[in-house]
Amino acid sequence: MAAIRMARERARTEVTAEILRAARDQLAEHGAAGLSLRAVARELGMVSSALYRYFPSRDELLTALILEAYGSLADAGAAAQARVGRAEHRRRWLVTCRAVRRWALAHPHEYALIYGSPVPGYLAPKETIEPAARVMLLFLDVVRDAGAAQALIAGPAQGRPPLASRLEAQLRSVTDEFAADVPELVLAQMFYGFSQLLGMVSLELYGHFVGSLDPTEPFFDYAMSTTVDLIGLTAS
Amino acid sequence: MAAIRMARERARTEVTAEILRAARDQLAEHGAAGLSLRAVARELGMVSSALYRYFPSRDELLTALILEAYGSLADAGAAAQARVGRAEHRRRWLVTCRAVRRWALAHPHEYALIYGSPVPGYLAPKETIEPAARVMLLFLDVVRDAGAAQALIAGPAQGRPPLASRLEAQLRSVTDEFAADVPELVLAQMFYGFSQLLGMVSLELYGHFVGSLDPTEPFFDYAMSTTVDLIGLTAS
DNA sequence: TGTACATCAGTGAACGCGCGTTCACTGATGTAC
DNA sequence: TGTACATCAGTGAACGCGCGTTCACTGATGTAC
Repeated sequence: MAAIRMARERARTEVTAEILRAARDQLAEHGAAGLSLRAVARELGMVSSALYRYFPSRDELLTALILEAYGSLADAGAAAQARVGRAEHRRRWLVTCRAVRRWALAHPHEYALIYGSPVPGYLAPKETIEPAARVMLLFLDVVRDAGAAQALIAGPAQGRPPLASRLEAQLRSVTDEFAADVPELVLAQMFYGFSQLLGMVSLELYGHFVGSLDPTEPFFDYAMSTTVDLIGLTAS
Repeated sequence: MAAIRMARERARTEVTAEILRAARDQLAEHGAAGLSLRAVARELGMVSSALYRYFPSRDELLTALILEAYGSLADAGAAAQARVGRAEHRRRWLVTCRAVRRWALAHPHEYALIYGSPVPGYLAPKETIEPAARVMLLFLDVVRDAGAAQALIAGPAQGRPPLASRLEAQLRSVTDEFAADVPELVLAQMFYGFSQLLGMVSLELYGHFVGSLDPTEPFFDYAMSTTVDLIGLTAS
């Protein structure tokens, strides 16, 4: 009985996976706003109402795609990091940035789904917070390891005035939860670099560098090394 | 005759302006994807087909809104700059950044229209390039003035390896066109800071700082002063 | 100044389209005795 | 092992909706003589 019941469940998870795959294809081709249950059903040779056996609404399907996108990006970043020695902090940060950029260029609509303007009429549920954090943790990991290994030389930002107390409190509550041993200043720099990365990737992706910093690799490399120097990441 | 003809023309430009105003309202409320000719016509008490006397298609209306948005942002930045002495380079950069952020928070959908993910099915025509450049020129102006006044101290980035030759060539072709006297390195830093700014604003606007850097002002201030130090902008 | 004509803004109906979601149904798969 | 019943995936028609765009039209405004 258990084995047979399993068969039905297996069918269910398989169809669910196929729906997600088709939805991902639709998303990749037409973007989030163009993603429709009917189109997904069509691609699968099903009738649109059949999808409601698997997803209670279009929004739930969108949520699933968002979770997938964060996961896919985080996986890409983690895979890139895995190819670099854990002690090579500087290179580790750089390959993570490059992986994010490469992923974004390869999956522009998925990138737009998670870091672009929100889909109209859709409100991201709380479940998306944790997978979103996974991406940021990639970068946090690097600076935490570097900090633990005393591989954060006093970067140029070190000589600057102390952090505003309000900012320091916010940062401390982040470190308390995720990275107890990272100094607040380093965390602030990490957020700074992360913002810079996403800004650069968005501008490139949406065509704002066409005609000036185009192709964008040289500027991207320059910007990343600037960030890495700012944070003060060194090799060992 | 001329005066009477003017009357008709004046009516035309007035209605055109009203359509744009209504479209802007729609955009502000429902976002670009939710902007529909019919809704605009409805708000004006017109019949939807009447709009075709003024805009040949929805895309043309969208283009007009995009041009307006760039203009509105550039105006906000310019107004902010006007309140600061031309020699106060550092403050001038900072108020420009703050103006961009404030404008974005006040006009999220217009910001999304120009710096967010592209509207599906819409391809920005060439006319949008020049007004987009106006925004970037706000920042270029600051560093150009600062450079001309020898107010760019050797920032921390100065000790770094020289720019890649490909990047330098790209930057030179930008300076050739817009700011002959800005060193390439400074221009690169300007692009870096601009990307950082937009990344930060996008992340804040789309909720990625909720629960960590929230409220975002303290981090914003920190990030901006970091950038300003990086570029090496000083007061005089 | 008055009349015939041209221009043009706005109307209203219609086109064909695609969408999300509901609902009563069929028929196969699984379950209990 | 066989039979009566329950579950559940998938169907197909229908709902009400809003969209962009076209088109023949009316009637007011402007123009030429």
